[in-house]
Amino acid sequence: MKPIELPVLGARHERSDAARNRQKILAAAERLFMRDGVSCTSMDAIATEAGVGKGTLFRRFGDRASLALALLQASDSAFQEAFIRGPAPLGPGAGPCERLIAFGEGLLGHIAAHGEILLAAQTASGPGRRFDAGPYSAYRAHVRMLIEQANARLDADYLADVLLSCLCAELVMHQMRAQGMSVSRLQAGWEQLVKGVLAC
Amino acid sequence: MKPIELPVLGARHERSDAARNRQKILAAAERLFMRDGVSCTSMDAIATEAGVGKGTLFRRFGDRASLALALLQASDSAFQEAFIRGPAPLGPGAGPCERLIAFGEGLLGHIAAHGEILLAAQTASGPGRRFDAGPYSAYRAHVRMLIEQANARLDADYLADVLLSCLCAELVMHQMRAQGMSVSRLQAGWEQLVKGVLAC
DNA sequence: CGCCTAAACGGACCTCAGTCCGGTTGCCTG
DNA sequence: CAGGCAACCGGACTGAGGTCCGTTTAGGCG
Repeated sequence: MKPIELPVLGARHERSDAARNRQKILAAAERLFMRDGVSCTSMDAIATEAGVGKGTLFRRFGDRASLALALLQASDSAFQEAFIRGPAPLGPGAGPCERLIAFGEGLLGHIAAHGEILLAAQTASGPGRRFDAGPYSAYRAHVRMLIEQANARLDADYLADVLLSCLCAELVMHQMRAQGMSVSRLQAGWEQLVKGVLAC
Repeated sequence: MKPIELPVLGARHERSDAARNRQKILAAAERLFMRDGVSCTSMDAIATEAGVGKGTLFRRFGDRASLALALLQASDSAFQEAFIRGPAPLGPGAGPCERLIAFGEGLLGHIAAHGEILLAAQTASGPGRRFDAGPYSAYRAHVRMLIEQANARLDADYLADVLLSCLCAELVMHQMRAQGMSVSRLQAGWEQLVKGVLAC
């Protein structure tokens, strides 16, 4: 994969043709993901559909996972905004235990809504890539903080990764598809899990 | 991937050339994994090292993940034997909570010992493959049983997957390598986690 | 011992993610 | 408007996982 240097906002201007192509690519990807399913859509197909060369596609997005992530950027930013500055119980104002439960319920809903694309985003190329890229570190910091607030004697660093691993797309999709668990059941399970772990 | 029809024991005889080649392949894979690292070893290289055609390799093992799994079969069977019929606290004789703690500690040790290969084994090709193949279902059944024994009011089906997701190779490798957590810290965290969830 | 067939063999081939690099173009400066 | 250059474009190329299918062989049987 390339050294990557995504559209840092400070970087002068994004050239107009580049911006146009980025939009074309995102639109094409969304269209094909809808039409054929995420896992059946190749990067070649997206490039062709967008009327763009393959090199251009990879220049703008680095790899398949990052493209998927870019498609979810809007809804993901909204979610982050909600749990950082939004109303309780997700945002500040509620107790940490309550917030953590709401966080998981929100994330489960997010996965239920955008499962296929999230799967592509989290199915990293190299092992461990999924922990470096995307919104993972923001989620992790948030969960870590809530754990610490709830019970300072816990190993928050450990538990943050552990609790998030119960909310990863691959697992949740498997629980929903293969095991037939409903979103509400997963949410109820998450609530019990959090209460047990935080002892609240 | 092929329809797959692995060495069912009932299948008459395994032809001698097939058995010989299987051994050659396993030996070659182990050698190259040791020498160059798992992630830097291609299937082509293994076939060449084994003095065997690529088709033969894939005929015997289906895919990369299954080959990795086959390499770990011995130590994995030993582990399964230990938690099913071995001495307490891993095997029967101890209480479910204690056994579950011991199970996680054992699995964490297993991962620490064979991390790279387990990573290849669990990094499925298709999404969710890791839940279908390998020892996952045996682990799952065991964990599910212990949860149920410990506290019948819990959603054992949900929690089995959830607890196992904290012991998957990708996560644990990340915690050890990127976050610098020691095995004993992970084991201590696991113990706290289990106690919290099972309320024991 | 020779035949026959199911099973195994092996390498050419396919697809697809990701890279490279020679040619092109937007945009800033004078 | 002209020139220069950094950024961008695109498609040929690489490497790896996985498949196909014509050829070979083990080993049971007469």
